[in-house]
Amino acid sequence: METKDLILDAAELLFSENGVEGVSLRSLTREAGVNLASVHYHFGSKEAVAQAAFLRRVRPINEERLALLDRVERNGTPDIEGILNALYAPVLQLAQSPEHGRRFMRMCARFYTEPGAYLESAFEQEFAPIISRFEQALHRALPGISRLDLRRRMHFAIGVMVHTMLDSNRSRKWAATAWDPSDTGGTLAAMVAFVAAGLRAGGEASERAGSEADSG
Amino acid sequence: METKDLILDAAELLFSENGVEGVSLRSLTREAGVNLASVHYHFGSKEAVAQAAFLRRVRPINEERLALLDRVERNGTPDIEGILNALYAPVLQLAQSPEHGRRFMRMCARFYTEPGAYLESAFEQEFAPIISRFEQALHRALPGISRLDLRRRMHFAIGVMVHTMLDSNRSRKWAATAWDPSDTGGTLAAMVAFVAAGLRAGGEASERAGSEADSG
DNA sequence: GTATCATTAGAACAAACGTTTGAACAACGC
DNA sequence: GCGTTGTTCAAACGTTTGTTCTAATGATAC
Repeated sequence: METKDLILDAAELLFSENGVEGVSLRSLTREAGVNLASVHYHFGSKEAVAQAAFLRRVRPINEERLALLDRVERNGTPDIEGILNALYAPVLQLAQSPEHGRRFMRMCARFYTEPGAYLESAFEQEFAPIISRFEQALHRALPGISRLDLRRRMHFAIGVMVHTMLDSNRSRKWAATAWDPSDTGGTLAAMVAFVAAGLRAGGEASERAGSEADSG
Repeated sequence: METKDLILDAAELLFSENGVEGVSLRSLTREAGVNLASVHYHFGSKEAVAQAAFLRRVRPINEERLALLDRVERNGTPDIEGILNALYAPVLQLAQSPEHGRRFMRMCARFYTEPGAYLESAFEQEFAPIISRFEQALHRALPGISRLDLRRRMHFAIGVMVHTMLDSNRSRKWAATAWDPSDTGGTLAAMVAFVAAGLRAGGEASERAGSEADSG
């Protein structure tokens, strides 16, 4: 049981920085301090390592998301901030643990972003119920927004989350001068406020921007 | 001059789907219908192909962004919708050309997302002036928001854009049932409305969400 | 026609890749 | 003691990778 976790820990570290394709099994096993062949003995393939590393962390997070949503829904229809907090907080709070937290957050976002079909079914299976559950909740909290428009806005809400989770080298350089990335609470609060306002946005601005786009 | 463009066109197609690391020079030259060695003859390396493919499209887009921003700023301080439209419209309108538009949009988002340092300087060079210029404009339009908070919100605004540009396999499956991806005008209008509301969001919701996060 | 030039062709290179193999090792029941 | 089981190890497998090399090709200038 030791080797398996050593591999997954190293996978979390390396995958988050370099993506799955950017990490060789040799560098992975060197980082983990285990033998090269042990990867195939314990997991069967490189893709299976990625799946295992992904599921090990994402399962508890999604369970906590649903639990949080259940809790805020117990007192009637929750406000948007409560729903978004249930969606964002579990993953951002993980980033507070300095050792593995940020690593996993980044890895998860990389998996989401990276091409390759080996995580397709894992994503489908793990996130489909989450998405549908939160869509229901948001639909109740935002009765004035059409189902189609709500999905589009949820797409934006996920974009904000993934981009913040990714915390890529590209944006980190700039972000470092902007805010303290270890200030998880502040980031979470800002995200929730930003997205809540976006979800609530009325329709008239949308029309105006559309006409501007046509003319420019 | 023929071969060079054939390579770049194929690069746009393949990189957008599979990322740079996921494309071999052999599959690239096969797709382009050119000889394998011509890549190194014309570009020198695989990384140089990625750089060239990136710059070929991103330069005109960023120029148009600045031109649009200049235009809306000519009549005094523009509203947020006008600024966001200048930021988003050039890249989303490119997606309207059915042939190469979506390909490039996805490729650009992949470059942003993918690890690897070979595009670091290109990103820095091309986007640093854009970011700083739009930050100025937004700062004038949103005088009540601190510089730090504005940057954080701009980070979210970029997240919405990149995620929409990526249009990944992950989200496409779900998005297909949600809205018509070829409806660029509608997507642009929704993005502008969403992000504008997020940028304008007041401070009191932020405080509330923060306390909720601490308690959960 | 011949020389010069840029470009293309296919073959070859060393290195790195994911994966497999078979021997070695440790711990256990009997 | 022996045999079995789960695990680790070093070495090798065949492929594919980015890159390089050299001959062949085509066009242009003299």
